[in-house]
Amino acid sequence: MKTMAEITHWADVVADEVLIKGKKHLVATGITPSGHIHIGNMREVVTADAAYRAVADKGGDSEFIYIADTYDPLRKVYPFLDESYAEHVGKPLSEIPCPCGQHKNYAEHFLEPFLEALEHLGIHPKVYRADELYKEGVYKDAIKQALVKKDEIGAILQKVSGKSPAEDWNPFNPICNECGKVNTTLVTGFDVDAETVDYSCSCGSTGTVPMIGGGKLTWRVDWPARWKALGVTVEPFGKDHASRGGSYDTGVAIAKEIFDYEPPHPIVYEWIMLGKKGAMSSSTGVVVSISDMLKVVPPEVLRYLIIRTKPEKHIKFDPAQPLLTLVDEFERLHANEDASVKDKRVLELSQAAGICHTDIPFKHMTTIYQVAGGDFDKIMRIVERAGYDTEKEKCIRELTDNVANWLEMYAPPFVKFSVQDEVPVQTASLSDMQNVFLAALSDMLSQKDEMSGEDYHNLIYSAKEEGTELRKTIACAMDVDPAELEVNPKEFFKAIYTAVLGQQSGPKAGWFLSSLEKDFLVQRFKAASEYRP
RNA sequence: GGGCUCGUAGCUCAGUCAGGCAGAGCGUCUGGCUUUUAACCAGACGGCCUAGGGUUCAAAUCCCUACGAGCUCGCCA
Repeated sequence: MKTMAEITHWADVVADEVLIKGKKHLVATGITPSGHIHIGNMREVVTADAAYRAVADKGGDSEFIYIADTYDPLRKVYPFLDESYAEHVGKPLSEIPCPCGQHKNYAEHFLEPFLEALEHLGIHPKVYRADELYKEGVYKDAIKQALVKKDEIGAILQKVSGKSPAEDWNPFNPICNECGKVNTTLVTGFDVDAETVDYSCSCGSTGTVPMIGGGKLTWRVDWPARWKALGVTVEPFGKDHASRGGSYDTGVAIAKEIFDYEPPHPIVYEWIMLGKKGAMSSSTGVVVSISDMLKVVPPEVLRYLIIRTKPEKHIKFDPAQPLLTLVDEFERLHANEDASVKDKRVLELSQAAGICHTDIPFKHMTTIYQVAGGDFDKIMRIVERAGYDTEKEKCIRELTDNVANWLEMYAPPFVKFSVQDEVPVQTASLSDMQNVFLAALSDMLSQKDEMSGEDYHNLIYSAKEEGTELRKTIACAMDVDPAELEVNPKEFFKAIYTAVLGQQSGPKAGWFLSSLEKDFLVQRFKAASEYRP
């Protein structure tokens, strides 16, 4: 049996396989920005990024590109669109107005937040837009070949996919000069020398368009044409393209037989499944966008989730408690010098240039955030007092945002609390001993300098030890011989939580108290000990 | 119906390509940390590797069949 140390990470397996064929590699991914970019696409880019880096790490000449299919037509008026978009159905996404008016066009509206998310994830591919590629003539030769070899391509589609193309099928879809739609036209002729295509459109018009920027290849032909035009050698894609007779199969045949190009190495990946809880119930049809996911998960943890799992396996993602477990696991691994070779590799691939990393654990931040009531200046002060690195304020802010969103959207009740502005009414139920303890604690704190979490911890427990100041004070107030005093620290903790939070339990006490202002504690404990409803 | 992928501890999953003692993390339980919070440490519990057959000295691993889960198959990401 092999030990863990001998197991190779999947990205390195891909790199090994691919490097046998040659040293120079172009890893490509793509997606149509027709709506909010979905979670599955993130797996695609992270998978591609891992492959790209693995090839580079093994000495290959590696490049990474991302193609936005901005020239695809709008399929329908999606639920999130205004009715007025009905007139744009069928037009290329790059030629449709932006839904919010802030972007250059429809495609950019959805592309921009996605590219921003890529930055957060430390993924930096060279970005292409399909409409620009077509308009620049990158596809020109492929378009000519496809038009000339139309029947051959049709035969391949028939043979590989088992479906025969329609009578009037054509690999090229002209954009109608009149109505601007790309999926309503039929090719009626073409001129290779003039580089033009004639068409008729269902809107009633006929016309001629240039091969450059006048239309696009149909998807099954577009894909292999792109491989050749850009030199793609590695490409991850979802299961939807991987089935027999699917677009990868036809793409392979078309690449070889029509474009004389060796198809890219495929990396087929599975979808990310959502946990069953909360607002993310898939039965309600709620789709999780990448930006939604990045709202709650630190980017490196998200990478970790994807990279540690082989592409062909489902990923189950649950943003409630399991997210905390995932983050913990990542942070633990991060701190573990003795992690296995494979784990170290996973970790290495989970980190990336440009990714923000702070040494503040997610769990701690959930407490800090709540202690500070969400005030960022206060958070920074607490972070500094706790001895964390405060240099990377931007990273801390990102983590703060993640935690804030997580607390609001997914956190289980037991991690939530809030420091009460007034003495909580629950304080009325405290025992005499608890009140005495709080009063004594208040006095002692008022005489001390700033204390560390451990100092607080020790101080509270000192009530149990013979001869300590706290014990004497309590015994005196209770009118008992200090030697006879029986104390249960647990009751003291309850008193503290009740006085500050109005509940019986809370975060690790010593550390928690050190996060709060000492003067506030002095006053609060004093007031709580004297509180009468 | 055709195809692809998956099925291993209560949970999440390694291990399957290349057959060689059944693994990790989390959770649970027990104990410890002169002091139980949700921190830390140690230990324990926990498995017919979905089922059945085959190949083999040897199968979670390879082959066949069944069952279960997911995805995909109207030229459309």
